[in-house]
Amino acid sequence: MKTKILIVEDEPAMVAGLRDNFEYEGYDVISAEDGVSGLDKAMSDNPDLVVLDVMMPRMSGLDVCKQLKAKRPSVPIIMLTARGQEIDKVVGLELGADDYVTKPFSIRELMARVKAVLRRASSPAPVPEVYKFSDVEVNIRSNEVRRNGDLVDLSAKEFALLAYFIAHPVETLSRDRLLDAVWGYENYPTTRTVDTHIVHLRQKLEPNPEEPRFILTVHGSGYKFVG
Amino acid sequence: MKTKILIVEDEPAMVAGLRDNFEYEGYDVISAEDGVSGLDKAMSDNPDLVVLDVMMPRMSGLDVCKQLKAKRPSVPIIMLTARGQEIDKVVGLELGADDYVTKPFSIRELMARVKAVLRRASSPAPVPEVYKFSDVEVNIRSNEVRRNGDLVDLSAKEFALLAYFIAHPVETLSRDRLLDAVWGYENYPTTRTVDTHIVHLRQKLEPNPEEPRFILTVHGSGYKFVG
DNA sequence: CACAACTCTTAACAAATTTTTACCTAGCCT
DNA sequence: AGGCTAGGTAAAAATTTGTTAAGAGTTGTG
Repeated sequence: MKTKILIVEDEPAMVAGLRDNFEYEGYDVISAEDGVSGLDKAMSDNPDLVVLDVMMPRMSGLDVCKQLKAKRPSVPIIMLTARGQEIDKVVGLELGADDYVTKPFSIRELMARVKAVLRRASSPAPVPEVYKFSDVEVNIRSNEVRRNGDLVDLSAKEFALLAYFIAHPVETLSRDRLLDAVWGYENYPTTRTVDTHIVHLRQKLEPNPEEPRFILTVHGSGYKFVG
Repeated sequence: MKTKILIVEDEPAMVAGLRDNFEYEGYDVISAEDGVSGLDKAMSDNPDLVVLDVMMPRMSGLDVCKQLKAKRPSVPIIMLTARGQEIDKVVGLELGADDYVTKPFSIRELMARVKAVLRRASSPAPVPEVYKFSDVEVNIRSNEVRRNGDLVDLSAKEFALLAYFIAHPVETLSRDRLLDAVWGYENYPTTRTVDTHIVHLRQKLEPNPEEPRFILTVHGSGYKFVG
């Protein structure tokens, strides 16, 4: 699932530049040209993060920020401000913006801040730190998997796949859904790729890979994890 | 017993804002308007945590932090700094602050950090003054690293990187996260820059740099320190 | 002010590892 | 039995990391 960024900015050239860069980094981008429609889109299109210019027609970015935070407190906001603008007071506490960048800024800096804010926003791990089944122990934080205490070497994709299974136990997960969740939309390999990774996981984690007890096949539908 | 927060900050509006938010979250709040009285109250009123502005009349927050840590090492401190202020990105290492937030900040971020620090403080996992692994001895305060007693010459970035690893053992740290923490946002180099520094650290600290035992790579994810 | 020493960053190429595809076999379902 | 679907393996393709070196920028010194 791609991360969706809303850019609220009245200068078309700036929007275009930002759009290019964000899309290049693999984000979905939507945009609005003034405060009012920006607020609308923020409410209706559920962006994962909003980049908000302070100076805009119709409604100032500051007001947009305030109103948006009141209605959708969990959506992170990064403000674009001109140098010397009264950032200090307004941006921080009262408005609830998560970060800001002063114009002119480097794309890299903005990108870094976006990534950091997103990381912070999503950091509280929904799954318990350490998950156990059978003789296997999965530590999400350290990317470690142990079997009888011995480290098992999983690749990044294998680990991500396993983590997704753990987060969605019992449910039957289609290959397409796994591709969406673990691989993302950008590079969409064959559904058979999923199978290969399943095989690897079984070989590394199942007591008897030929007769899986944890990662089960649901013929014609997909796979299912039972921990 | 409510958790007691001491806010040391000279700007009344900021104090008021913080007070509201902390009280709303169920904390007891006391405050001081300058460094000297802040230090006094920290000593006399036994707060569970101190939020400390760097820029203040009479005594800088940095000095307050240093003195307070010398006298009450166990009281957690979170610093409020302005952007660009010369704060060692690695969480006020020299001063012993537990975390810091750059102004302007979102109240959510500060609150998250307060909670995190309190959680850490209650569970015994302090980073000791001198950290040892293998034949290596790292002195956080004096920025010194010794190997078998011999001084190892680390550059500033190398040391900061190492310190961050030590502060986050076992956890897998992505290159982006390391860049945020050690480099900061303003000048954001390539992720490959991280790799180069890792190489240097390994060459200087690992018994056998080709087969790292302490700074491990997690292919596809980042690096991980196991001390 | 020039020079040397040093640090940080980037680039380039090689090496290692992972990911994907391809293909063949075995199993499931009607 | 026949047509799909999944398991298993290997090899190709792609990505990621290690390593080295060179250039830019800094600092310290004569």
